[in-house]
Amino acid sequence: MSQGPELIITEKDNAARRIADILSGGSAEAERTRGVNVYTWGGRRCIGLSGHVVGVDFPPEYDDWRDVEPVELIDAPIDKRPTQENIVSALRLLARTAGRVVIATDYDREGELIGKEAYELVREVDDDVPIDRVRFSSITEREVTEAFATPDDLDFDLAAAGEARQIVDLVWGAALTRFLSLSARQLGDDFISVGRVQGPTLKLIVDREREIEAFDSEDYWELFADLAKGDSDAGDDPDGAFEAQYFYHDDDGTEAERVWDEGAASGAYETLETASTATVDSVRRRTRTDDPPAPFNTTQFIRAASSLNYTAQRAMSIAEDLYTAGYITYPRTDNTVYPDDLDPRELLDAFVGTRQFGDDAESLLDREEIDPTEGDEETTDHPPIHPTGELPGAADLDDDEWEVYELVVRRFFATVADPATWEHLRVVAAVASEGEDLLLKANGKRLVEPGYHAVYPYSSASESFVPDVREGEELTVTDTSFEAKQTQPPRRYGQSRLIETMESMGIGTKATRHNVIQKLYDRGYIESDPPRPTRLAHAVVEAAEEFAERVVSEEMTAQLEADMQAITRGDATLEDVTRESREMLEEVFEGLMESGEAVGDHLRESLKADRTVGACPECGSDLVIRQSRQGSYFIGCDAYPECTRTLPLPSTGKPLLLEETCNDHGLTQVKMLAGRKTFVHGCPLCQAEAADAQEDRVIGACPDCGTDHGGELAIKQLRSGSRLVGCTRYPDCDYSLPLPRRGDLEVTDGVCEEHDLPELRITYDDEDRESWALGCPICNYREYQAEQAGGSELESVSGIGEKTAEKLQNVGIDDVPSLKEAEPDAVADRVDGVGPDTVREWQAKAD
DNA sequence: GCAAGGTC
Repeated sequence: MSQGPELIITEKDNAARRIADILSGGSAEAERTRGVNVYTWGGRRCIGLSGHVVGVDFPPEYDDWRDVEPVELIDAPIDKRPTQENIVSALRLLARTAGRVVIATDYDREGELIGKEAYELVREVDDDVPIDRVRFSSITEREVTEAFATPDDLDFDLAAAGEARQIVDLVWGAALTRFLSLSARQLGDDFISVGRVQGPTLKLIVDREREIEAFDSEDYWELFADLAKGDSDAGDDPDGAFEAQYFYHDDDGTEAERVWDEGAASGAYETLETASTATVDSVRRRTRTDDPPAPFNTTQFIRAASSLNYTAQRAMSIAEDLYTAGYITYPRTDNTVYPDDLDPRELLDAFVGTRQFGDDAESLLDREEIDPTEGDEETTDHPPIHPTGELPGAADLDDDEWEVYELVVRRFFATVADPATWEHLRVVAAVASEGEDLLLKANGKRLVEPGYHAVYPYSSASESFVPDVREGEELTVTDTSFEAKQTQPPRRYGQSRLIETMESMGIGTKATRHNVIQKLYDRGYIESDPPRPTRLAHAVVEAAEEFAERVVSEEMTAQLEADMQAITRGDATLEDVTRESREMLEEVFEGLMESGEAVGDHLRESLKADRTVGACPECGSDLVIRQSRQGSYFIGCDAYPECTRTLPLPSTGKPLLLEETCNDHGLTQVKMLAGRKTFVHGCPLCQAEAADAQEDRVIGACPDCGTDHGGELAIKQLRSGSRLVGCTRYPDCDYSLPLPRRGDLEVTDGVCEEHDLPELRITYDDEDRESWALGCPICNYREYQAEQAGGSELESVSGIGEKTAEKLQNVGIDDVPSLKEAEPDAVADRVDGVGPDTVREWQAKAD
């Protein structure tokens, strides 16, 4: 019987720290073993893994894609290998001296598997140390103490269910991915992948695009009238004016607003236009309650953050940081029911007295009863996302982090707030006509009790005004309008809508869905935001639909889920499930191998179509986007070397082909993706022709070589679309200054005394945009560089992000010295959302 | 270098 210390293993470091803290009563100390935190106290040690620390893969002899037929992967052996060497070796080291081991990974299927992986690593070094499993729904004193008092055994069936998933996913994913990549001869970084989750996700996007492409729009008309109360001059009482819409009852008696026949529409409009009054036909008032939202799970959090313009990736990355810093709970959760041990009053109390949340917290605490909302999903691994009650100082977070933190806090507030009450008012008025009366309707709504809207400003609480009227009342028609419209195709999925749909289809998990979307971007399957599928994506989905329908269908996940449950219950084994799945894949390959060539051709054609800009003006072949050996992009003729026609592209960014084409040349418009510097380059041939037509405008002597070689500075328009002031002796002299890409450049009479160059001015064709003085190009460039440095200087103070730096600059604080000299109260008065304490914190940090 | 699932 071993006497060594007890070793507790958790899924992540954060959980290890908190559990050690609870079990040790705060006395645990962190030590480092092989670079991994180990929390130690009394006779116990606690180590956190990093999720899976071992992974499944084929043996190395299967690594070369060309040497192995993809079909051989179906029955290839599968190994488990450490993927996190340092954690694995720390675990082995600690296990050698342990007298007892307790697995305390997350309470879900994947957690059970991670626990079993730890179990096997321990068993490698000690085959008889007792190993227990503890399960708890949240890391709180009560739950954790109770779980450790009543230890259980690992559930090997549950873990096997997870292993079956690993094997099925690897075999299908790897075999099909290699097959498609080989058939299209795409073996580098641009391989062509498919899998159980990315497949159906991609099909979702492609199917929507097919609907859009097949959509035929229809014409229809809508009629509106402005109505006003009162017998007096209606125009004197704008408060009483409201808009009403014409409607009718169609054949089956349902209400309709769209008029599909132009003749009928203009007939009705003639009557409406000539009418001076309408009589109130009916008034209906209803009171509706608007319940506060459920607590945040990952998907709903991403959705709310996306309405604040965060991408799914960005929102999760910020949430991760807030979690690691201790301000919010674990951000990857399906749970929408707060655990019993969350005391809303206690959590609200934590916000009392704070500048941003104090008043709202107090007003929520003021009520007799606090009853949090609940969603439909209740799980055992993590609570819904909520603030921990540990508050960040204003300087601890940058602007984006603060905005997301506030969202999480206010969502918690909303879930414990009261419902809102709306009053809906529907008015129907009739305009007399020779035939049947014309009907007009207006729907008003008024927020009577703001309820949760008072603390949660993210969901719409906009009102629409319709005045109090009574039946039979005469209203004045003050204006009418007749609008020709067209039915619109369905909209593309946005990222958060895609994630919601994946969730409802049961594909992916809370921790992976946003990564799957990123993967589709990385593979060249989707572009832009909202994502639009490439031709390659269409081809991959088409190939899968024909030969491997399962891998683009949600059915595969549903079946796997059922199989995993059978394994968990003990009704099936891992071997049963994986054997059956392999057999199915064998069948898929029978069809696929016969048509491999055709599939490959189609994929290659689509890849080319994604890069094709249009017809070569020289020879009529395709102009395609290519990459030079240095990595820069250009457009070249596909008939190269017979045709050597090329067109340059801007040096910044990655080209994206837009849907619009150039009216003059029929070439596709190009957009350059470069993060915040993204811009539309337009038609590459127009750009090149414009540059050829524009002569260089000499403005003075070159400061580098003017004296020695007589070089001159000229304004140049490059064929790649950029504009600069550069030396006429280029390439012998490469002196150059950047100029803005947009606007017309005017050389003024003003002269810079320092550099003896004319001052420049930028004007725009667009009348709404004001022209501005760029000045001497050398001075301008110098200022630009100083500005870059200045901006980043304020941002070097922790807690000041780009937006805050901008606000501070607006009140004259443009560098660190001026920030330090500033009077905190004065700054707080003038800068929105900043308090004097915050300014003092910045000043302290700036020292 | 393939998947999907953990975590960072």
